[in-house]
Amino acid sequence: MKDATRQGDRYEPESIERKWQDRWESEGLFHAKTGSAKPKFYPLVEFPYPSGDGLHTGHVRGYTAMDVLARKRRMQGFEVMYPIGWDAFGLPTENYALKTGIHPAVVTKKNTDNFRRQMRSLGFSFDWSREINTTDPEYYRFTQWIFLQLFDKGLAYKTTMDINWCPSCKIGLANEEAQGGVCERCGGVVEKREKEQWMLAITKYADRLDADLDTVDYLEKIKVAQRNWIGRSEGTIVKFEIESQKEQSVPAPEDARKTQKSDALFLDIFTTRVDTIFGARAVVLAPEHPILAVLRNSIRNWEAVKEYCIGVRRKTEEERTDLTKEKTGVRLEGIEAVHPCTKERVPLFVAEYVLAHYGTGAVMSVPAHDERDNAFAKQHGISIRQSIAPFFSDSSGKDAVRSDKPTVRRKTVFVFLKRSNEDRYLCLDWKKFGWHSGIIGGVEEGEDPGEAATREIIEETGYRNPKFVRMIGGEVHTNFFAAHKDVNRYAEGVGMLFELENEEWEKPKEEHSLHHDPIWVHANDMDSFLNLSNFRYLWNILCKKEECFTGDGIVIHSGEFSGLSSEEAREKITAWLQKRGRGEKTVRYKLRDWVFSRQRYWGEPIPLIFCEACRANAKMHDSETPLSHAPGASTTSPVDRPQLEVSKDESRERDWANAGWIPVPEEQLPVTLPNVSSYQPTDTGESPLAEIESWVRVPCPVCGAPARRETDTMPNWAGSSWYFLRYADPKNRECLAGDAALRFWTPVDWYNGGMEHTTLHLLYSRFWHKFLFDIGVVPTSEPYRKRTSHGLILAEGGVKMSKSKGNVVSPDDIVRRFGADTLRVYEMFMGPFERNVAWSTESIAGARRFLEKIWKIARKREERSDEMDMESPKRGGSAMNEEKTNVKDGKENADEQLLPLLHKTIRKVSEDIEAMRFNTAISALMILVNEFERRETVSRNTLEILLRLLSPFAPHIAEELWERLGNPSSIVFSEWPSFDESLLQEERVECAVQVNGKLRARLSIVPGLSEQDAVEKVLEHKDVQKFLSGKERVKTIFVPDRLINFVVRDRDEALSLSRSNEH
RNA sequence: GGGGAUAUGGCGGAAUUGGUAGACGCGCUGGCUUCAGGAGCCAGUUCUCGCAAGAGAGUGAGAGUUCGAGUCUCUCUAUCCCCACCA
Repeated sequence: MKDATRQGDRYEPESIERKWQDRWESEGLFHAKTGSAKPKFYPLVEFPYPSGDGLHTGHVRGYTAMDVLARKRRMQGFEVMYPIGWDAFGLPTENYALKTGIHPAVVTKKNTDNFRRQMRSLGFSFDWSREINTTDPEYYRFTQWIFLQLFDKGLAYKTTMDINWCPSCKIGLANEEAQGGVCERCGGVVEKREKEQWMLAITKYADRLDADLDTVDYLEKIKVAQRNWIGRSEGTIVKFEIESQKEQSVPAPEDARKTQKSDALFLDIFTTRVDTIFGARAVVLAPEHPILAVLRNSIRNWEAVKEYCIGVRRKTEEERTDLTKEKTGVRLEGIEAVHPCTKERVPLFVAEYVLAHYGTGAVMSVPAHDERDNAFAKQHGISIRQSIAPFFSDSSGKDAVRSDKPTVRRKTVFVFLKRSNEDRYLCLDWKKFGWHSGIIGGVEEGEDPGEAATREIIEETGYRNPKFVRMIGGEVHTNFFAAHKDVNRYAEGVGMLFELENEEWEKPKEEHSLHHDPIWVHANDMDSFLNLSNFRYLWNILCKKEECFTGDGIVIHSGEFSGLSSEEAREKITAWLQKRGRGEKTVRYKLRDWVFSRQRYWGEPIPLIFCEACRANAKMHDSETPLSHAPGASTTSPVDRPQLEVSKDESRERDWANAGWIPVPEEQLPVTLPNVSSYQPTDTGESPLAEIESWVRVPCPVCGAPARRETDTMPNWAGSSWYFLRYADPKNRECLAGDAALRFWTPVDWYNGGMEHTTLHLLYSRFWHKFLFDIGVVPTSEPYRKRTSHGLILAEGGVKMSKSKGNVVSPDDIVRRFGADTLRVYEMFMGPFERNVAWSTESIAGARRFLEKIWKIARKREERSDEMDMESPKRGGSAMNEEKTNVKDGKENADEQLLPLLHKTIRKVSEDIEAMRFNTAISALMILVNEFERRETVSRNTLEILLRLLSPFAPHIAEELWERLGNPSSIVFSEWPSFDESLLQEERVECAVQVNGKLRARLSIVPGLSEQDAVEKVLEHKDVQKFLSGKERVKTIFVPDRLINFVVRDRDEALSLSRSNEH
């Protein structure tokens, strides 16, 4: 012990860590071999943006986690490629260049050097021979190449559009980057600005991006986020005929949409709830809807409508989406819409709450079943008609509908009876059935619901003078098995509120009060008292005064469709409409096309040239682009790849829009960034590249006429959409990666990154990958087999780390003070991997102490090694052989009592790493180490097992001690320990003893003890006896090796119970 | 408003999926060692009552199911994240 503190024997991470980092690198231990005979494992972390701030603790968390997996897989015999690179294009570097005039490439070099140094100091097992950089022309030539493929297939197109324009960044933003009308980069308010932009048609892939989520292993919440972003919804397009109020129908101008009736004008609306169509009381258009212009002559109040629309368009996005304000709108006078089912005339409105860009920009307004429509209807005097009844049916339990019994339909009233002077309601406690309800009654022949309710109240409860107050919501349906009548009851009910005029009361006849007791329940207790879902629903309506049921239910008041479920009705009504040419099933997505242009310098130039002459001849060469073969395509056969669906109309339209845009010939790629003197964006909003005439002016590759380069560059997302492919073959100059390398390494087996990238980056890279699959460049249709995400590391106190708050923790500092292994262990131990955790420098000490303990245990053993070596029977064998010694042999010299714990630890650590429960894996190692510490000695074999389990987390110290034990080869390729099921069993286990579920004693028993023996043993126990005396044992619950529970009751109680049972 | 989480000691967090709540770590308390210091060693540490043995309470709140609930069901509340008039 004293020796352990001797100079030179102390745990000094600094020197150990540097030693092993150098050795791993000089031996090239982590270089992955393409085509290896071993099974491959490709773990991936998001490559960082090399900012000037250096690596932060969040990077360390993700990189360590995947490093743990990579290292474990190597020990398990996999060929592992754990690559890293730099996503180095981006605004911060450009802004820095703007300020200082230093070329972004120079800044990038400086930053990546720093990042690389930091990563090395943490001992990540990256394959540095595969390092990539998105700003390297040898890399981005292929980014450009992929863009040209997209262009060639009609998936890149230029369009004039309102873009989100950030006046301070002077940059166009994708919708995704301008959420909430605020610039994602600088936080400034985003303006609308018309601009020509390159777009990528990601929406063409929306269906596959959604559907293929079923084929990958992503965390459920990531799938949900992706699905929400894509926003698929199945719905129906319904055609409403527009009619002038005077004439039969509005004569349609030539360009208006037409269907069967050649002279009628139809308006398409989109709905996901066609089952509510009989409740449609109006049709509402977005202010931008093009049909308004068509109808202007028929609209009597056109001036007012026009004014409204202009007013709306002037508003900012924020003002329009402010939910709290009232729902404005204007009625279109002089015209009406014809309900396609009922042929009723319903009013038309224009209102800003209808969004132009979603669905068809027009909706049917169903005030009874949609909250926005409901609010709108109330403000504009639209009537409300219920067409869906909430439906309640028990599917399990004793009230569940029974298919072997007949069903009786009945009109029913559900009544709440309020006391006049008190906030209490009369409820029924149905003793035998366990129901807690209000008053239920059937409506007899010839009765109206009010009469029925009054009669029921008097008969069932005895109160003589109930007074009707109001109805509660609309019709409510309930289906249940009524045991007391032995039939299924289908109740078509209405909710009603009554109040007592006075307390006059007469005892009801026994036949009426037999099944239930009346109770006055206070309003505050109603929620917990009522246990029938239909009454709970009605009570909620009564309290919150909701009028609008937006869920699925049973269709009512809907002609031939009445009685169907919402789901059935959606199908049947759509079919009905379709048959009559008045509607069709359709799928809509929220996802919109990707704005791909940036007016900046520090990005990949878009490799296109605009030729005026060629534009003039556009039709001559629209199908002959210079790209005839795909350099990345090689031998991959295009079998099974879905054809891109670009309709003829669309492609012609797009060709025209793209006319004159000539791709840079492939052999001229990459189009490199020229040197500029100023990185300032131009005032016209064009990229700084536009100022360099010598770069911009080029001859047209097709006709040789003077032409100009595209000066827009690509967004950040471009280079990161395919980088994982490049790792497979990073030096390839012919194509983005060779076919053999891609076939060996892809798809990525496990991709971990931040939650913030689970929508945009993940979606964009899946899109590109699917496209590359379609054109035969990559062998799989999904890039990542598995995706996980880690939580953020917050600053101490749980707030975000930020430079401005001065609470940023630098990994460099921590490594210097505690060592890389300590930082790695701490970050893995600090909390559940997927959750946000607050940093705590104070707590790091625990991780360091843990490693110190291991160090001391190993040093102590080393001092005694002579003795130990004597014990060892085979000294002659080489260390290599000894390393292979399996665990059972270790039993000879290992402390036998340690084996169950040792093997439990092996199992737990192995399983926890796979499930990313790194915190509990480390806790298991701590428990094992604490146990080692308590012992005089630990055998070499046992210690080696610990070191191997530890090595993924703390590779340097594990490697050092491993070497000191005499192992000549690295622990990196030692075998991952396996556990022996038979050794898991402890000699004695503790069994809990409970009396009526309360813990009364703990008993050490032999595992596998029978119930009888256990009970016998327990009954001898004094602590237990005193809780059993004077009681009768009713029941004994026995869970082998875990617990024994005596259920007892007082003798007296038992007596009285048995007496009462006699009656 | 919609979707997704989360809620356990002074703190970070465990809990074999319905079976001994608080593992492991931090912090704290007492002691030891040391010239000294501590990131060393030993012991203790959910709360209340009690000198103690012990007893009672206890996983955001309230109800329920169960022999038994942190875990299952219902109703709330709070916090966080994402989306947001998506028909």
